[in-house]
Amino acid sequence: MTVGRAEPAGPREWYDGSGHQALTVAEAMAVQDRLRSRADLVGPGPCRPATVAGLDVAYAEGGDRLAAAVTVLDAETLEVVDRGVSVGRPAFGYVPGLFAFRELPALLAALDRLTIRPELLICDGHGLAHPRRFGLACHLGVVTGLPAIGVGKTPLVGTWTGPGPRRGDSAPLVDAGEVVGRVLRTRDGVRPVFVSVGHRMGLDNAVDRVLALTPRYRLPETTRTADGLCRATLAATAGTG
DNA sequence: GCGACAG
DNA sequence: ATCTTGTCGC
Repeated sequence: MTVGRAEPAGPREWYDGSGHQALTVAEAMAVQDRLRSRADLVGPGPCRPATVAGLDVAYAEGGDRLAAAVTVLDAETLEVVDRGVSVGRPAFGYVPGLFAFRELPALLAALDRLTIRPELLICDGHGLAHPRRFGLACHLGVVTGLPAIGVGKTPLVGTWTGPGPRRGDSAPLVDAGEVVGRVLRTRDGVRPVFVSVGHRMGLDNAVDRVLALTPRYRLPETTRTADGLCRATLAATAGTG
């Protein structure tokens, strides 16, 4: 049963990312409100991590099957030094603001496949820049205990002005009067990305880490390699599961 | 009340 | 997220 904008009050047979317990939308929101206090939004976090992990999920056409991937890169050379994947089903309907409940189980399974423990997680989605200040990056960080950064391709909450047109230019992302992230230009003349803190990280450091991961493309190398891996995994497992 | 809404 | 048709550029 798929639930999206067209069916916001949807069925109750969803389940949570930590166990296998059915959760309603209201209950999932309550989980976020409860876990929020456990996120470290100050850091400052590692300024010179040895390894950085990217996480991403790809969906089959019907949206009934997914593949999650984690790639671990040498932070210096940006070479992939470890990988982990998992295939399965979305654990929750698509509800903006409740993303973690959809992708977290598969991402955690992929993380379990790693042979090394990365020093930083780069998540495909927001962290603090979330309606209840607890996006996927915060959830992943709190659950794993690892420093985490959220890098979104489009905004979920907040407003901003600018940023300038050059790589490195940025502007505060403000929601309800508070700075929840930064709109960052990672390439000259290319639309910006939305950086926010997930866990055990400060915003300034998060921006620096993202710039270090975007020497050539708009999106971090971590995200790009994880995207390639989950897509390849989805294709390789087509007709399975 | 209505629209908007990470992936 | 995924699909879709074409276009521009290295």
